[in-house]
Amino acid sequence: MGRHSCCYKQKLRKGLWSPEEDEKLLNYITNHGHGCWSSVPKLAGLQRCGKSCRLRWINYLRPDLKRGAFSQEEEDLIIELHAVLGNRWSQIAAKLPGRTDNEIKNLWNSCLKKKLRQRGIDPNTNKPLSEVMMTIENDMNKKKKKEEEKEEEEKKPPPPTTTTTNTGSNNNEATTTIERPPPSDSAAGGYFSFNNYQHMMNFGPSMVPYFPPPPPPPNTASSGEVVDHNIFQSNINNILTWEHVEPEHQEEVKWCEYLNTPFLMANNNNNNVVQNSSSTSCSSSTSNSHSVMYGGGGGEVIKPETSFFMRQDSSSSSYWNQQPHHQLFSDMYTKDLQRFSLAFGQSM
DNA sequence: AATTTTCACAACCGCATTACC
DNA sequence: GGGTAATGCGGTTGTGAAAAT
Repeated sequence: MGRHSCCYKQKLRKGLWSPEEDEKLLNYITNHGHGCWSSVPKLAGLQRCGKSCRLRWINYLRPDLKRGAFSQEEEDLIIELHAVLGNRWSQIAAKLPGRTDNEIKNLWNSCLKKKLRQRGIDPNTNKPLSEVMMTIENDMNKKKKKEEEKEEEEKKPPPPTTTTTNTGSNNNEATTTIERPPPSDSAAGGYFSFNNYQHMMNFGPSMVPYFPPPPPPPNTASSGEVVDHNIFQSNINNILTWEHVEPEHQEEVKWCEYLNTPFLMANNNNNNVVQNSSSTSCSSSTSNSHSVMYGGGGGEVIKPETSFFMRQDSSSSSYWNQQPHHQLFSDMYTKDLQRFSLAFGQSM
């Protein structure tokens, strides 16, 4: 148990391996074998931890590695094996001589998942996407029914309102109360209650089955400031986040990945940045280049004038671009609805 | 041409398991 | 049997090149 002891040592190099380092490691292992990995870096004259040396050898320097692109036969075999073994990459790699588990995992996350989806197959279950969606809907309906029964038993009146209080710096802002409309299965009244879309937007099935109407183009003053505060307020307040999703629902919420639209809120004031783990998996292993977040300052209520849109810049990945919320919110929202329509054939 | 976005893949991290004392 | 080191594994992140805008 515990971590590798060498990991605690200071001044060890990290990051990409230089050709010189590769040569040292290759020479050492060729001449002496690796033996105990924790002693390899010292004996080979490397400022690396043993774990890093092992990984470099296994994934890159080993002489029996096959180089180049995967053949169609290899891809087909991986898909077949994955259907049986799941994410047991090392076991899959054992069936493909010269290929590493890391290589196969990367191929799966960057290419094969996408290919399967294009063929209408869910890469996680290997079932047709339509079938999986039916299952999710059924589960959600069951859950919803169960909760309704429970609620009735407890004779607990459903919460008719959501009250949010602005505790932020803008003390002129009054307490805002938003009336929540009753659940509906139609889009009547401008409210979308389609269950799956709740998932797309990081709602769980037990969340209030309500979705606010898409915002109209922001009314902007000549200064460019959003003046239609209330519309934004109601929309923003009713988007819940990953942290609100109960653990048993999180798997379902991963349907986000099919639309590649993590759509999250963050409250800057609490430093409570929410990141959807599914968003990273959906963008394969390619960092968080697709991640978008909404952030805001000013306390409990995220106000348009103090909110900002953040998009991680994948090329430098160390900072977030921040742009005024109102410039992008409406556009993003509309795009999500369009993607949803395409995915589910629902007219929005 | 410059900038941004996407993509592939190398490498790291943390946890689980195994080996050893 | 318990503690610790070593190893293995899978998920995640970082990096740089290519493609798109």
